[in-house]
Amino acid sequence: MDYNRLADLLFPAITKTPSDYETAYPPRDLPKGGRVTRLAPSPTGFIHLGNLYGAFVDERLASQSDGVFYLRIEDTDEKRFVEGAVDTVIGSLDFFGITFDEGATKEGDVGEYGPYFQSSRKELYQCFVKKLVEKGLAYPCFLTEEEVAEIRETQEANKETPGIYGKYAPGRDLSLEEIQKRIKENQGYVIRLRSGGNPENPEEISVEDGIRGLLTMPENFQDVVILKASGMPTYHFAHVCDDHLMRTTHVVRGEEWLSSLPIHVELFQVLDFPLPIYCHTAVLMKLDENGNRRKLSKRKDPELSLGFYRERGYHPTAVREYLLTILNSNYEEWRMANPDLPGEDFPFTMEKMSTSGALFDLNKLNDVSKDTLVKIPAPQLAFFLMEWAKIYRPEILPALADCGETLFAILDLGRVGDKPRKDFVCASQIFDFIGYFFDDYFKEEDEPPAETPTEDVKAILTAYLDTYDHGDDQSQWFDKIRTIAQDLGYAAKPKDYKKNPQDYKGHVGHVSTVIRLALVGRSQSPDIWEIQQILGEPKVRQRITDYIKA
RNA sequence: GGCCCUAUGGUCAAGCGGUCAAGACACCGCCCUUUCACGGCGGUAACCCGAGUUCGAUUCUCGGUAGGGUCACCA
Repeated sequence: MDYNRLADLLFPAITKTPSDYETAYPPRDLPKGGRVTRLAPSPTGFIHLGNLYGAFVDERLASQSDGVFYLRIEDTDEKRFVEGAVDTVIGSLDFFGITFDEGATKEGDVGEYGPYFQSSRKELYQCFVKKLVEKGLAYPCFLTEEEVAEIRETQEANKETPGIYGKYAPGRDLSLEEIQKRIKENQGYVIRLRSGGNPENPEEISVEDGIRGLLTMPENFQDVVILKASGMPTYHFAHVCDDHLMRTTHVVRGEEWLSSLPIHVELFQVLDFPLPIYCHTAVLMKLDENGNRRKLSKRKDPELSLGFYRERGYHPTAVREYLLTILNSNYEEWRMANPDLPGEDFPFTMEKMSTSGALFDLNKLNDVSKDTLVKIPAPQLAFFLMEWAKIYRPEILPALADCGETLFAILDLGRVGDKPRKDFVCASQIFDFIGYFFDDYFKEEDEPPAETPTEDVKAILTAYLDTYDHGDDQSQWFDKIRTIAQDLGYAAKPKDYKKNPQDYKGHVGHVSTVIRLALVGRSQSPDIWEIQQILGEPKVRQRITDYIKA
């Protein structure tokens, strides 16, 4: 077989050679140790928490080493294209603080190693396929879908490994004439790799994974498709060409790719490209109804979608912090030692990455989020809240805007000092939490305590209203409440009540709970006196009066 | 089913031949306290099973078991 003639027959239009591309995309000029990573999503535009997780690793690796992190769009499957996807991808990543140094953007390609859309690289892939054909390492295969299915059935019946390989690869033995004839008849075909692997007794190959250490698996022996009938490459082939020519040093991807690693290893080999360092991350898991772990699925698990966090109003920094804690086991320790340093200062290492799938833990995210939000100054938090409301709760925007700067005071209630409250988790919850400051959202949620019957409730509030002086300082104010409590038969100090419960109806805590209820509608809140200062005297009197009536 | 990955408390996890097996979240109790929150103190709770190597295995090897992934002209 004259492979050169076959190559020309198959790719008459390809005139460039691999070395042309090698010259066009020379090794990058980077500081020593500079890492080149990439995110390579398909253009469905759907970016989920798992993608974000991986993108963090990419971004950290590149940015910590003064390397390059770029975005490549894997759009070799025409069916997967979604309009505006690139925008969406960049936008959602940007929201969480992930930016690219290079690659696809809404305005087009930025960088010297493009194009960054695989659909624009067709000729390049074909050039390398042609090279393989010339070397007898790839061949056209005319098998129809049905024929492939038949082969598979036979193999399954014989309990053999399914696939096109060895004796099950009729395309391997086609003569040039036969191929010419079929092409003339317009028979569709794909190009397959002529694998050098031994189907009978595959050799072991070993790859050093950046996260998992030494990986051992059987070599590939499948004649995988490298060029589809459309002339587009498959993922496997595009990955190998692109990551080589774009000079990627670290390929970070989910562990679901582990099983196709042997294919990629062989492809790198036959193409004569050096192998990048593969870093296979663990998949994010979730507990299902039966208590089993399972991969988070985008259909069933809303928390996988990045939109979930944005809708609820989780702060991007909080999500970053959470991701960092599950990404590197020593992050929490570092964070405790360095509470005020930006997360970027943390020395991220692949070695500290977990190899087993972490269960997504909303509890933990909430906790991390509380710690994160408590460090954000009120003006910034207010801005964040407004920005969130603009998109997800526009109806509350006027109320928020009316506050002006008192919103800062509201947000800082009990949040200042060395033992700040950590009430805030996410924007939606913040608004619920502070809702009582807004008449339209003030609602009575809790009932008075059992210690205070209705007539006492009225008595307490009437007395409160009578003695109320907005100018009282905190201790004057509370002394008055003590007096009211005592007058009505409640203990002035909870301890007295605990010692002799039979002597009292309850204690001052129960009395102040009634006041709290009238003011904020809930039995739990930050300091009432401070709340009153923000509410202002008219509103305080109004709410107490209303409660007495009701 | 083949191949591969994984296996320490409910969850995330330190550990890398000898530890009373860290820590964080959650949970429970106590303290602080006018409620809650914050904070402090304390508590419940774990090395999947079986061989082997070894004076000694959570740690190394093998075999099970369990969970996960993957077996496309999708990525």
